[in-house]
Amino acid sequence: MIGVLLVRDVPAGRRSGRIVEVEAYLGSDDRASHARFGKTARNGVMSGEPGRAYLYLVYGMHVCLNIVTEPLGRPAAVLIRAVEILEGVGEVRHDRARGEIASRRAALPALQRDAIEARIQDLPATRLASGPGLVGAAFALDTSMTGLDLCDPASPLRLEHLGSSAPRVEIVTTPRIGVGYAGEPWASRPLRFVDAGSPSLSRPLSGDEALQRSIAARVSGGGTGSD
DNA sequence: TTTCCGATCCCCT
DNA sequence: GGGGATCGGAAAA
Repeated sequence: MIGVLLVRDVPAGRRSGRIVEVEAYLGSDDRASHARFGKTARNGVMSGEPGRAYLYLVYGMHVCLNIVTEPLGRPAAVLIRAVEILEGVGEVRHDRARGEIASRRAALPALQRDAIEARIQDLPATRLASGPGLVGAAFALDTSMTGLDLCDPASPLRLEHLGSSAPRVEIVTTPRIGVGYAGEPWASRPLRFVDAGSPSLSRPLSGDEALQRSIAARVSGGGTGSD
């Protein structure tokens, strides 16, 4: 899925971005996966048809987008952790600022609203969806979109191929983020996949991970190997 | 630059 | 009743 386009149609227009960071959640044995509880009301879609969307609320405030990946009966999904926005940057900024203002308990003074809008305006476009919760905010996602067929070209939320304009990607793996509670080996397995050259990752690669990138580049025969 | 913390709600045991 | 597939601002170093 790295390098694939995530597309959302809203009344105001189309917004899209390149997927640059994902994590795999393998199945009911995976102690970090929602599937570890067995089939429940929330995670039921995970064991349904592949290609469907699974969205859930984390920490009471952020919406995370997953793509169901395995055949019927095998509960597995891939979490979309970061996206490089390509189309609809202005709309994304608008939604992110609006969402942040709305999330405050009390009505904010105009001065503070202006400060939030200014901060979002100053954010580099590459940082608009650089985390799983930010992807949810940038694409105006909510949990009711669970079940949408992301492979259907008519779906308001879907995947598309970038075609010949797609930049070359160097994929590097790392442990998943924020799953320490799962214990070993699940906390350390290399199930996070990133486009190592992307400026939109939720966190930068460590030194060892960057080394992995240069090895991958050399093996694939591209580049000079010096960067 | 790194660590800590609060916000907030629903899911699961 | 406990805690989480997060985020951004404040405090500490």
